[in-house]
Amino acid sequence: MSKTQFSTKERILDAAETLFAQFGFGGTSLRQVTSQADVNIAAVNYHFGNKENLVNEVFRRRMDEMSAQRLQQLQASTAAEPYDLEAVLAAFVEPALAMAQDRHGGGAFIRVIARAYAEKNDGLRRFLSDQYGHVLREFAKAIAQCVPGLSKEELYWRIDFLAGALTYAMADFGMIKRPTGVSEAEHRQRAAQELIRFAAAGFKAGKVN
Amino acid sequence: MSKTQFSTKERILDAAETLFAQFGFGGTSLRQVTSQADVNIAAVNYHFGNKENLVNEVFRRRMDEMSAQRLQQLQASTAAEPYDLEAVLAAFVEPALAMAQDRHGGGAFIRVIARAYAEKNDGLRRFLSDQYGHVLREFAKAIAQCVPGLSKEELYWRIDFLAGALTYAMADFGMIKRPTGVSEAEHRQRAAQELIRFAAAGFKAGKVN
DNA sequence: AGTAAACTCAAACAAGCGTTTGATTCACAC
DNA sequence: GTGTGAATCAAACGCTTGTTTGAGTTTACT
Repeated sequence: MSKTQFSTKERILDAAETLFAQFGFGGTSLRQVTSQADVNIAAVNYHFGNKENLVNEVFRRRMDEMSAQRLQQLQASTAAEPYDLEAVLAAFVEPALAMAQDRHGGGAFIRVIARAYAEKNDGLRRFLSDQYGHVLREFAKAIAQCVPGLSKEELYWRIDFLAGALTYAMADFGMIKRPTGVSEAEHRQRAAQELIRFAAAGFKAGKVN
Repeated sequence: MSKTQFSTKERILDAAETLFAQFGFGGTSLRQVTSQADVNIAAVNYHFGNKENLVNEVFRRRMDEMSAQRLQQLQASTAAEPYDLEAVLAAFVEPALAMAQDRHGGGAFIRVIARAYAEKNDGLRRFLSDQYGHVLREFAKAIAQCVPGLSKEELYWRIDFLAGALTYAMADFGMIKRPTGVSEAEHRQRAAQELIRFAAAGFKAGKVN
């Protein structure tokens, strides 16, 4: 059975990811996690030390990959065609999209991110900022090159708007309901396209007086 | 003291709103609430029945007011100057901003909304959709008039992006840290201005091919 | 085979949770 | 004053939480 295919550690991470996405970090008990993972409850503290550490590891496992993909796609796009804002935005949005689609795991992860923002888990926010802040800074630089004349504050505000809209859309929080007959993959693909267009226009908007 | 100025019920609602914003619904215990409200713990069940009911009441109290303000500002702006997209967006954004600023209460509430979306509290989401969905539909109509030629799907996606960015920005989730020397009011005011500009440009973006 | 380390397990720990109880205080009509 | 219902209170209810324990099992290496 699956119990033999994956290690205890992996099974805990998978179960935790799914449950965190569904019920949040505080709302998910370790007993739920270990029960779904078919694992003894003490295994969590053996493998991860404590719950907070488990949360961080759930993040690290996917976030490292997503950040790497974002940076790689960013480099590729700026190398091929510099000053192409939509390509830069695509490098930010599409890896999140791909992760959201990935049936072999990360499907739930994008919703876990949304939760991380909502739960004012300061430890987690510091962890994210420390570990992945440089990715955002890289994108800020790239966007600044595409849209010169934008003040630093404006730039950062707009990146926040982009991140907010992305999280919201990918986590399926909004009023839009996927129409029947449209697969979830197509739905999200459409969201990414629309968001890139929307945000590109937003970034190019003239300065506030 | 304040204990004599406001009723037990009001003190509970105020404390709950603040704490829910800070720690989430599940993350806030009734003992935290009653302690901050300087009230006996049994008062919650006496006045609200149970915790879930308290959550709903926290919402209803502010949301009714914010929705009314949005619709009123929308009507006023379309009457004065039809087809002005930025005015329509302002009618959507500014009441949320005003609520976020209101030191006499709602300051925390906007963060509570963000949490409601993140916590997959289905009961709460249904409540929000049932009670306040018509507000969004009203805005969808108004925006559609300002930006003709936008398909219904595009329109709805972009409204989702706007809502996501607004929630995110107002809840202070992003990378932007308020600079020292800038008051929270100025900070949020700036956010609203920036968002309206950003979103207005986004809504006007050409169709995706 | 034997040993040491890595791992799993049932059981228990103190602490905190939402909720309830039953007595007590308060405000106000008669 | 006296009685009545609303409001408040300290205390306890049963339950779940994250974490720990110590004994047991499995695994890997000489």
